[in-house]
Amino acid sequence: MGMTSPSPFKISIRLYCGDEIAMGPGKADLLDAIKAHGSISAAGRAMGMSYRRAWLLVDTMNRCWSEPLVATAPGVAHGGGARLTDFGDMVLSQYRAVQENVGGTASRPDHAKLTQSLRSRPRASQKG
Amino acid sequence: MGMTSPSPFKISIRLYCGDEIAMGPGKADLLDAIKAHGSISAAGRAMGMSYRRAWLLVDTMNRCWSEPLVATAPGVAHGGGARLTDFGDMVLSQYRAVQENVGGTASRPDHAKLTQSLRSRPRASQKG
DNA sequence: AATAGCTATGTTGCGTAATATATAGCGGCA
DNA sequence: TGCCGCTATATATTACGCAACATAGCTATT
Repeated sequence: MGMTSPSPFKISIRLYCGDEIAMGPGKADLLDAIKAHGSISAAGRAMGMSYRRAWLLVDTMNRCWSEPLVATAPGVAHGGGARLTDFGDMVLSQYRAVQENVGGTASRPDHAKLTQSLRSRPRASQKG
Repeated sequence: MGMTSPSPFKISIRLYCGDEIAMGPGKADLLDAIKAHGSISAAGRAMGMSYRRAWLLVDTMNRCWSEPLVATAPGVAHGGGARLTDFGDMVLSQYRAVQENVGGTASRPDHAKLTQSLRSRPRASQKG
C-alpha cells in the first residue's frame, strides 16, 4: 500500500490513433503483465482491473496498429490464453525507450525550482 | 496551406499536489490567457470555457503552491480583475521550459519505428 | 443611486464513463 | 462427458465529472 509516487512530476507519453489511445502508460503496463502472466484475465487480476476492462484495452491496441500486439486463444494451458506477438514486443520496448529518453530529460535542475514550491497536499482554501 | 498533420504523439507534463493537478497544459494556457486579458472571466471567455471552470482551475493552482500564482480583486478596471504574481510568472516560465526540453527530446528517430506502424484510424474489429 | 463587470460559491441535473452482471463458445483434461 | 478457465461480447446499473443556472458582494464609474 501507500503507492505514493516519489516525484510529483508525471510525464505521460500517449500515441493516438484517431481519438483512441493506441499506447500509453497504462496499456504498456498491461502488456508487461500479459507477458508475465500469460493471459488477459490473469494480467487484469494482477493489476486490479476487471477482465472486461483489460480486454477492452487489448482490443483497442490490436485495432490501432497495423498488426495485433497480442495474440489470443481460448481454452486453458498450452495454446490458450494470450501472449505478445513479436510486433507487440517491439512496440512495447520502443515505447519504453522513448519513456526513458523523455524521463531522463525531465530530471534536470529545472525541476528543483518547481518542485520545491509545490505543496504535497493542497491547502483547504484561501479566502474566508 | 498550413495543413501540418498533427503528430499522433502527445506528451503531457503534469505536476501533482496530492490528487489534484497543480500544473498542466490546460492550466498553463489559462495563465497565459489571464496574463493577456487581465481577468479570469475574460480569459475564460477567450478560451471558450465558463467563468466557473476557469475560476476553479485558478483556485486549484493557488491552493497547490506555497504562494498564490494569481492575485485577484473584485470590481472593474484599475485594481479589479486578476493578474499573475511574480511567483506565478516564474512557475509558468519554468513549466514552459520543461515542456520545451521534453518536446525536443521526443522528436527523435526512435519515433519513426512506432509511428510508421500506427494506423491513423482504428480498424472496426478483428474477429467476426 | 444605479449600473456594469468582476470575484466567489452553492446547487441541480444530465450525459457519459466505469463497473457489474449475464451469456456463449472454445479447448484441454480428469 | 462434464468441468474449468479462458476469450469474446451484450446489456444493465451505478458513479461521477461537468456544465448550466442562480446568487451574493465588492469596486469604480456615471
